[in-house]
Amino acid sequence: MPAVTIEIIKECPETGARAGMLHTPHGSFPTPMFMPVGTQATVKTLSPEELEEMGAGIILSNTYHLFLRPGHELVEKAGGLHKFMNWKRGVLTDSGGFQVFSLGAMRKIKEDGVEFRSHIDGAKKLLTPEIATKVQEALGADIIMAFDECVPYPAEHHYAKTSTDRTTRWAERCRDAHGRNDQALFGIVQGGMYKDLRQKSAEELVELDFPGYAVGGLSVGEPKEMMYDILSDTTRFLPREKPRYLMGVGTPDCLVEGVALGVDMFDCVFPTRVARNGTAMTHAGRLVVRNAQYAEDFLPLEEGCNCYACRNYSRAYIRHLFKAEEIFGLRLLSLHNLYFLLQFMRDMRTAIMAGNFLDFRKNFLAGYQN
RNA sequence: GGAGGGGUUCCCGAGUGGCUAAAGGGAGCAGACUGUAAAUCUGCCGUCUUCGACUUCGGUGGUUCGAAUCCACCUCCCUCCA
Repeated sequence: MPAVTIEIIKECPETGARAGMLHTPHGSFPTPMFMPVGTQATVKTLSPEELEEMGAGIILSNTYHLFLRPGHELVEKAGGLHKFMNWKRGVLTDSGGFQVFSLGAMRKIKEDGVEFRSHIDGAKKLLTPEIATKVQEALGADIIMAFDECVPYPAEHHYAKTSTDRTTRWAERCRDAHGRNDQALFGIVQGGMYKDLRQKSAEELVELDFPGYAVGGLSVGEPKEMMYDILSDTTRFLPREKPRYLMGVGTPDCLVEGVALGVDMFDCVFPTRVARNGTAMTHAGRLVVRNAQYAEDFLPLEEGCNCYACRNYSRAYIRHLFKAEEIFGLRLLSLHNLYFLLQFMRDMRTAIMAGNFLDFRKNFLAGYQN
């Protein structure tokens, strides 16, 4: 029995949406689930208590960042990530694969692994599938990710194929290096925007028999329709009884489509980043609360929202905090945006359970801008 | 009363004859943000509908082909001496 399993409770008859329970060594949580991102062992501006209270069942952290600082040995010495950061629910660590993509010129990809230039001090660092796996074992997350390369967009078929084949070989090396049986190692499907590569990647990873599968390399600048198209041509090759995780998504419209295409887990920096930059997420779309039009608007960020920020503070006040560069503003918007997404996932789950997900999706998209 | 210094576009502040609608900062306004090198980044920021035109550097007048920049007077502010 793997350390992490999913129990599918109800499936949407019209779409691929599914409602379930995901079980980890640090508790179970309902799916579909949105995972707040806490790259450096903290979800920026928020406390673990606040995250737990808003219903986050699992959060994401990052191998690359913690490897550089404070170092995985230290986290291990502290008793693992959960203890180190005082978070009692699930943790998933990304492998550093995304940094292969996002650090651009500061890295060199070879068959063995990736040489990085530390973004902190410029020091040369090496991450291989084996190192990434061992670091993640030391960090001690419930779910750890295979070390991959996130194929950029656009990419030539040849590049995408070479990269994806290597990612698959790396996945096998991660699997072989992984020894802890109280954590689950997920494989990551790549393939760029090429369906043949997506299918090949998925099938080869399924062959390697991971306890869960992620879809990576999406939401990297391609049009949304393309993302949905590729996603649907990826999830259909993944086993029904295992958890599916769409990496780096996202915005409410993408989440609803992701769920419709059978995804159980998502993560994204969007809600927290955008919050720190003055934007609230609502059912109607983005609300840039720092804009002048809200100077004298004493309504909550979104009427009917039950989050701490909306229960107690107005748009005018939060705008004031942003203009005055008071950190409480960052917190209130982060709180709201994560609450909003978590609640949004709960609403989707309720709809799936009730058998009216299709209507839910239609109604939501009708009222949502951009 | 005497001596000196100074008034620049919302604010601070460069600028001492043409390359200046005027550096730089701040404020203001808007946009971006999808496995976080992000409390970040980008753009706008005298007026008009654009190429472009027009108005602006305390006020008035003058010198000059040309003035925020030079001269005269006026006005206001600051410092020091009585």
